[in-house]
Amino acid sequence: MNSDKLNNKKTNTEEAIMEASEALFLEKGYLLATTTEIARRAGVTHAMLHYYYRTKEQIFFKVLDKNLHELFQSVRAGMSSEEVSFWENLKGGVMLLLEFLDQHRQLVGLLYDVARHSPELLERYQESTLNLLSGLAGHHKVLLDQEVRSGRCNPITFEQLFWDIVTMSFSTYMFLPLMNRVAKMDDLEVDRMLKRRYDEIITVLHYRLYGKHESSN
Amino acid sequence: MNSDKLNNKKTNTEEAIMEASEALFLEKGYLLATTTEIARRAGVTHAMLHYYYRTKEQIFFKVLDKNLHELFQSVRAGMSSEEVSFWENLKGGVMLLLEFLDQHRQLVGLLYDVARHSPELLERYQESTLNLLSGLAGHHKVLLDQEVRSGRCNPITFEQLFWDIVTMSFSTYMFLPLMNRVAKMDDLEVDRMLKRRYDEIITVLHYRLYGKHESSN
DNA sequence: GCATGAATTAACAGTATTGTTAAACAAGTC
DNA sequence: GACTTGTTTAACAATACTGTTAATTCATGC
Repeated sequence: MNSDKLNNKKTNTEEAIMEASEALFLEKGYLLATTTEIARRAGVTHAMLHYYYRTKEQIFFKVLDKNLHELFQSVRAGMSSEEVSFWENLKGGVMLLLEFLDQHRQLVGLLYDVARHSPELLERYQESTLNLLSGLAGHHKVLLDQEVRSGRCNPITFEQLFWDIVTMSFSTYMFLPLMNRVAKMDDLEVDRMLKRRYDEIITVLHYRLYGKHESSN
Repeated sequence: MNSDKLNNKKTNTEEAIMEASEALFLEKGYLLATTTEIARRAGVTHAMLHYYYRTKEQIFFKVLDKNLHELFQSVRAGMSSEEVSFWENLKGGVMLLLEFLDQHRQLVGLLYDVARHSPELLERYQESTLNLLSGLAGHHKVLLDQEVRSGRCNPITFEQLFWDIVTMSFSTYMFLPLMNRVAKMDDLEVDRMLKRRYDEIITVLHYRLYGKHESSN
């Protein structure tokens, strides 16, 4: 059995590498993040990175596995089967998504980078992603169609509602770096901006579906 | 005066480099596009690239200058002062933007890459961008506020309407590579999808402002 | 033809990248 | 104290990238 000291030493280096990797991948994407800089930030020689994780790709998968697992959990949690109205159900899901994105502000940017520049790295998630999406569709599509056919909400397809949500939610967080760097907003201003977008996204969706503000029931 | 042959030769190489550069920058962004590959695609040695354009940065500026100039033109054209309703005015601007993006499907991705990974390259456009945006705000903000105060449309700030438009429009084209590669849609399916998104974005905006479908005047 | 000047090539410098490896080190076990 | 095991370092290989430069080609004007 390993001694505490040995164990701690190993754990420290290994975890330092993992934390630096996650931070750098989230910042720079896959291709632009270098093992050299990861090692520099973790305070170890770059050979250690290969000793513990073999290749850059392996460590990237560890980072992405963790983050995507959390995202998937969050999306699944949004498919509650509580006995509430369609809107309450949908709103709950969107709010969970927005709260997840708020806690993982750099993740969408990373996913975009990878999908754009190294799509082969996402193949290992394709099956589970398709499963999740078809689960999502199965859960909400029927309910939406009922809501539309019964005349309780305006006509819209599941596909378009899905993209309304995705484009508004995801791209808000993709544009975050621009808020900081280009528009030179400080963190507090960014937070306030995000809160306003959060409310507006919900508001837009309710107007789209029901033609009026949520509060004016 | 240069002979035709000399002129042609020069023009051919120079233009071949420029075309290959634009294509590769649009595909890979600034940092991941290499002068080596630009030269390879243009069918010339990579020294020629430096001979005609000195540095990678210089050629990138040439590409971006051209594209941003076109974008700015398009946005300015969207600020028509025709004597039409606020909605017709706004809708015209959004349609022009969407049509521009449709003709420059990779530009948003490039801008995102640069803003994220090489923001210093955008400094030279900061002043003109701010001018454009303040012109845009000056043009529409007052009209929107009138529309809201008069009760002709639902309450909304210019800022939120702006972001509703930007996030839905831009990110639709940012997600295009995913449609092709991840969702494995062919070009025809992508075109049909874009058309549906085009209509839906206009529809969403009209619901957001007026609480009903555009056609149900 | 030949001199001129632009266009082109091939080779090089300098730097950075990922990954490997042999040797050194540390610490506990027998 | 010698042995074993896991950890760390420094040096190296192989490749790629940006940019420069000296030498060469080439069309053209004289």
